[in-house]
Amino acid sequence: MLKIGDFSSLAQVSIKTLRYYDERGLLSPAHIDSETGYRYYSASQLSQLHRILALKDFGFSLEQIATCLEEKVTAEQMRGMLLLRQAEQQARVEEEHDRLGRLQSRIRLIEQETSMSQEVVLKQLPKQWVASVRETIANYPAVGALYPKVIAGVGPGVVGQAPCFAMWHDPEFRESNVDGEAGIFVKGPIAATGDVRVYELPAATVASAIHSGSYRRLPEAYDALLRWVGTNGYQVAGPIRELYLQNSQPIRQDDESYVTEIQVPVSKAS
Amino acid sequence: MLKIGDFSSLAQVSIKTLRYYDERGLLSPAHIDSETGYRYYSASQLSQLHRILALKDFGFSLEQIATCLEEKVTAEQMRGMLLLRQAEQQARVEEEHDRLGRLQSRIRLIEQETSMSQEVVLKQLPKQWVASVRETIANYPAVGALYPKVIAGVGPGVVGQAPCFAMWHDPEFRESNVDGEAGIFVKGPIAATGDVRVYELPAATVASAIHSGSYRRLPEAYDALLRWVGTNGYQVAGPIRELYLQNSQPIRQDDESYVTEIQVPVSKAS
DNA sequence: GTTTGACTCTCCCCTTGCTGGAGACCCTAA
DNA sequence: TTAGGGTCTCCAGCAAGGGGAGAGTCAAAC
Repeated sequence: MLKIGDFSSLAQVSIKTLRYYDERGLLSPAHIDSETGYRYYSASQLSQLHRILALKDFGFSLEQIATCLEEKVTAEQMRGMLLLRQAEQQARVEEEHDRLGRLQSRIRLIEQETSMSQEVVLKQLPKQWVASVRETIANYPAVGALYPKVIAGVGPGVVGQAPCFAMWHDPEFRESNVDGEAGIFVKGPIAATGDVRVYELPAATVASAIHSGSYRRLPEAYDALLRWVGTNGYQVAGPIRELYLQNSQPIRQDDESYVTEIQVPVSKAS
Repeated sequence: MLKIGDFSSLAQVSIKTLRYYDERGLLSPAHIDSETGYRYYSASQLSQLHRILALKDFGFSLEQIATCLEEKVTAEQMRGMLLLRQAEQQARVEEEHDRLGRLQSRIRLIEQETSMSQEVVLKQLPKQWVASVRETIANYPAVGALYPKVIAGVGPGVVGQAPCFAMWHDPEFRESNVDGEAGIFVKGPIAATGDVRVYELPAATVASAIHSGSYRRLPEAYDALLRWVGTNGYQVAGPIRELYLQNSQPIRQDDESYVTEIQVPVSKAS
């Protein structure tokens, strides 16, 4: 019989950890002195501890290990758990690998002195009801003229505080004849008149960047954002959206207090 | 000015998280109503939040992010932090990849129905003082005859409870003329007579397996352990050790109550 | 003007896998 | 017999928030 300190140094596992495993029911000492509470382990318990350490190394939680150790688990069930864990671990390796890729591409950016101040972030957007008008317009800034139509179509009561947005349906940049959609977010399916469509925008994964300041510098933000999408293994998967988070009436092109979010729906490039 | 709920849904960051970032000093609201305690954010703070999210995605802790966000951090310092993080992340990717490899090799084992019941575990052993005798002996079991010499050399007082061990210095299996070392662990540099050497065994990384039962089945454990070392990208890096964790005098070859630990010093195969 | 329902506030506990410390026993060797 | 280490239980804490209670606020509807 080994005292906890001996067992600990044999196994290279801390005393605290052994007590914790005892408490969690993973490895109870072979004997506990009922007078003093001292824990006594037998040498043969080292193999049980080894099994615990091996499963821990595979990435199982202690709770999962506890179920693995129960007598009634068959080899077939064990195989199932290992296969499941393998799938999770594969996903994890990929995730950490991608994280490294993003980090490296960011480092390359900083080395090129391309001091883009805005960071790109992936977001999961939930589905959301919108009311919008879609038209072919003269150029991008002309989208501003569509908002009065939207407001007229839904009535003045529903505007709310939610930001308004634009979506660009052309697959690439256009000097003129832009296929644009202007809309506002609404709480649910409401009635609308005129050219206003009310529908549910599906959930999407977007790469997002915040642009602060004049619209004249928006192209730089687009450039950085689309470059990010490409270098990190994504592809554009839908019309690009702009959210006008802060602006004032009337719209001016060079107001430095404006805040605009650009969202590019993306999917993993195969 | 946006209330926390609006800011939260704009950024797709939970209210709890925003409050936590406020508490940690990462992102304080642009205004806090001193009457009600309500937090009010400005749209332009979204870009600050984006920076935080991007750094978090790179794997920085919130504390590191807080230092990154301080005004006085230069681009050069930022580059240094990113490079450091990159190195850590590379190590992490490798670690998770290796973990996946161990998991997969374990799954292959189970599919082959090679029901080796003992698990293999990597341990970091600290350096340790030993007293031992090294001789060429007739065969492996004959190592038992060396222990009386060791005990005679150090005197009966120092034996203690620590297990005794053997080391095999031959690079491969031998039928006869085995270069074996038998010893005990001691607490420090003690005096010894005869052929007994007292020295400090250096720290080492070992792959370890626990064998329960008769010594006759030790070869199976060796087989599994050495196979593990090979398939997981390690190489043997020193004499193999056996620790006799539980046995009785006189030594018998087929006592099923014996517990033996086999330790193979390893290093990463390049 | 009031009410109602949605928001927001602070405070506390919970998560995982332990680590560290305090105060009190316990064991063994000199 | 005593000193020193070893061991016990209990409490606190880490990271990065999540869940919920109980109280206070806000805004739109009546």
